[in-house]
Amino acid sequence: MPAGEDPLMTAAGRTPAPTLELVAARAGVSRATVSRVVNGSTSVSPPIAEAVRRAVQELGYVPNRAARSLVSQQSQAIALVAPEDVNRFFGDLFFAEIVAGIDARLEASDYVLNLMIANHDPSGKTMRYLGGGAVDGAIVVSHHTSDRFLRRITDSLPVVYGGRSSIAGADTYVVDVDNVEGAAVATRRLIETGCRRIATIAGPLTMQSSIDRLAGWRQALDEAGVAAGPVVDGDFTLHGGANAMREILDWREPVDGVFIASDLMASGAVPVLLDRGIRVPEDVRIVGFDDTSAALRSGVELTTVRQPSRAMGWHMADILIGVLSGATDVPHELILPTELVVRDSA
Amino acid sequence: MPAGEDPLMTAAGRTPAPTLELVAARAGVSRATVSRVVNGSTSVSPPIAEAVRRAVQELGYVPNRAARSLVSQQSQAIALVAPEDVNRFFGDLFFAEIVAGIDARLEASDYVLNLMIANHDPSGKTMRYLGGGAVDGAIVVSHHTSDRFLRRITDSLPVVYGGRSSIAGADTYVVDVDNVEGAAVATRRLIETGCRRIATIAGPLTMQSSIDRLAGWRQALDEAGVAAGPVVDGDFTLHGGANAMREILDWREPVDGVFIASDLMASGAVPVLLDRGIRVPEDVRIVGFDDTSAALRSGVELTTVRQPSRAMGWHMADILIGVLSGATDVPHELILPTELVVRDSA
DNA sequence: TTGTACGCGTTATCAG
DNA sequence: CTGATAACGCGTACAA
Repeated sequence: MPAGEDPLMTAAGRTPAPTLELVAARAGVSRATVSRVVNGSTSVSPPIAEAVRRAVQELGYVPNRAARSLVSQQSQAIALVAPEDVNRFFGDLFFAEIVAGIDARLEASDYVLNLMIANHDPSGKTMRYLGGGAVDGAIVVSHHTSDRFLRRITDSLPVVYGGRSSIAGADTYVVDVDNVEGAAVATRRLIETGCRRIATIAGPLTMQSSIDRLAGWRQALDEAGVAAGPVVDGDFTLHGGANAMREILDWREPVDGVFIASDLMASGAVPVLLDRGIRVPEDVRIVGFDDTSAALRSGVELTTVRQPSRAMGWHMADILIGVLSGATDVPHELILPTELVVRDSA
Repeated sequence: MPAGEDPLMTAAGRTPAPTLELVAARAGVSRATVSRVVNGSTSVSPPIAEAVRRAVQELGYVPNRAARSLVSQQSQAIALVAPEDVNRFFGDLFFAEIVAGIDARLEASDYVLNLMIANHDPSGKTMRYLGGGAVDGAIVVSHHTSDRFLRRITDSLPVVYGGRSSIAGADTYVVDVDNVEGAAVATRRLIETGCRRIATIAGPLTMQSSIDRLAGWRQALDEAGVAAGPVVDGDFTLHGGANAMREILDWREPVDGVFIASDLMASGAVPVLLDRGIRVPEDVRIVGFDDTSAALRSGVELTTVRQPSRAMGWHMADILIGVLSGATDVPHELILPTELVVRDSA
């Protein structure tokens, strides 16, 4: 029989995947033995093991995931759930770093990552996927206070949140930075460099991180006895940042400093300034947040609060894997440090 | 018994997922009947169906995916495979559009999307995932000629490629644009607007789209009898584009036009020009490719070749779903039109 | 219309 | 060290 032709070809022209049974037959052993070899059990005589391995190789056998998962009650997959619009998610490099970090941790494990960019009210389909045993756990990032469905996934799976959440549970974990302090540090920088009319472009206030950064800004202002300038929601998007900056410039009184709660928004806001002939940092000082590469692309290199996004992703995955492997001493909250990165904008 | 407390709680504090059996018991019917109701079979008497639905509701029953997939031989999931570095993938908004398009098509289906950002030589883990029945089909984007592993996934799954591939098969499909023609149109625009020393910043020549765009550039030049300027690889990245532009500027003779094979590279290249006091389009004209929002963020609004990325994603998913549902009249190649979008850079 | 019984491909517990 | 055999949870002929 010529290679590539198989009498058992399906209508679709694809040969059915070989099963344990088939490998066993070819190697002249039982299914159990094949299973042992495949799973690296030591109690198999070398010659037999070798024969099995050859059969596996020849047939291109790959264990059926559904069958394995049915009996083991594990899928060896975890989901990254982002209740965001696709373009939102991809538009902010912060998420790329998070994913890269998760990926890095997963590489050394047997888990595979399923990225689920869900809308805020995911269809039953998504929920059934998450609740139907397709994944062993989930990492949730960028969640909003209005995301009710998270309650349900938290009830059925171990979940690690990126950013504090109002949703708690026995198997709920959080990796975050101190957003209040980070924002305060940013704002103090503005104050120390001489700013006295300080505005802020905030993220959507349906997100805890936005709320915290706003609080930090206010706190630093209060500490220094500096009056709070305008607060505008920039929606954590490029355009939102640009619009917010226009709004601030149209304020009744000019500002001389702006704390912008994400570099992406800042990279939308800075060009607005430059276009109007306003110099950064001479006329208006800017401090961003995140330290993604967007900080370097706005026309002025941004002074910003560095968030260890990649490490955050790594830890989220690490914690989840720990929990899934039954570790009991996993901390429920991990707060990573931020750091002020001084560049040209403030 | 108080709600929320269940004697069957696992050590992890999580109640085991209810099974068909359990629902059946509660509704006082057989498993088969519950299955019928869950799967929307019509042959169930209304009162019984109602009782079952209530039991499902009360127990929060969700079908076990592994079991269902084991018997049906389908996972209702498809994979989007991108053999790219995570930051590469997220850095280019082109992919965001593709994903958005796929997502849009999937929304109206029962399929769920698994995003797999694989390295070029994915671990056995990834291959086992793809080959182990975890997904019913795959969409592959951004593949390089060196990606040997694709051969294997093409052998075991229906695959739709985004961009022409050297890998063919009975169940292999392609959605693409005419890159040669698109690039030629771009280059003709440069020629028509008076450029005579025309360079190009290409993508990695391990990708078919890069090769095609380069060919189109050359073709347009030949047609017009214009000598070809320097060709520099910009690697389809922002920094690559910037470096490539520097290299071009250091060429022995100055250029007056550059066709840049992606907007992302162009948005890295344009600032290099502006920084050196070179005006766009007065001194050097630029035409990009893709028409992602990067075209609007480079300092000059880019004239570019629009690629219907979102529609491409949509069609890739549509074709795959068609194949999976047994359709036999699915075209193996779908070429979507490009369009020159004239803005300020040329 | 409803229930019974079998099989999907694995892993794991037993005997041998 | 190896081979039967019993689950795992579900869909579905087939029988009632």
